Amino acid sequence: MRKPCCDKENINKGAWSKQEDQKLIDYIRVHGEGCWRSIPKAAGLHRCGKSCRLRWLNYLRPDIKRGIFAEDEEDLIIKLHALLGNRWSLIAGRLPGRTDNEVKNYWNSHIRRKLIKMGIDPNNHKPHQSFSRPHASSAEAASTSESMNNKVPIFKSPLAATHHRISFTEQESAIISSPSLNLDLTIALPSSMIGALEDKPVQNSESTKTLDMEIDLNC
DNA sequence: AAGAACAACAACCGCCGGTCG
DNA sequence: CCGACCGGCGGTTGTTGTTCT
Repeated sequence: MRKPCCDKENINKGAWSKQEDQKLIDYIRVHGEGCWRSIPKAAGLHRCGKSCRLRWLNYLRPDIKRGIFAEDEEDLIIKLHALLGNRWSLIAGRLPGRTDNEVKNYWNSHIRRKLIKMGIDPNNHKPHQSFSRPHASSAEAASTSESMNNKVPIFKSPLAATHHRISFTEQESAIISSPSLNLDLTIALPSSMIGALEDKPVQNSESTKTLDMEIDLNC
């Protein structure tokens, strides 16, 4: 049985006050982003460490860009979402100064609605009048971003986010190769590791008609 | 003017993977 | 090797502000 991440009894919840923000900012300015679990106590905050982390990363960090999304940012989010699915942190990584939470909220409150109005399914970026891939079953075509998500490996750790060969369907490749979209998604890796990885190529059994592409997620 | 409905955003929750003892 | 801890992520909920009736 896992211990709760913090003592719920002595924890403040809800919106952060100015004083709390200031305490957190002051502490991190002096000590840096250290162990989030210990920060609340050290900073004199009655908050969960996770809450501190979220507050800092999403709102207090000095390099955060607030305000409305530019048209090109919105465009990029749509294209990245078509490519990556709900990988908000990856998408946010391509938008300087934007956080995953902000991108996620913007998607859910603005873009999603907009696409629906345009008659596009926000989950798979296809027109609502479903059309199936020539080689895909109707059930597969009807599936949502889940099927798309399953094709793209998640790179949660630096080691995992190394050199991967990722396969895309022709349709996804068409999105990527669109002239208006330059994702520059190549993953760099020390040459010493490439050999090791190539011994264990990532298997893709999903589709027989896929194109291998190298993706670079370095910003 | 008041209440309802909707939209936008902030924050929480639970799960997962990586790391360390 | 295993279990606990920790950070990170995505889904979801709660709150506040705005628009509509």
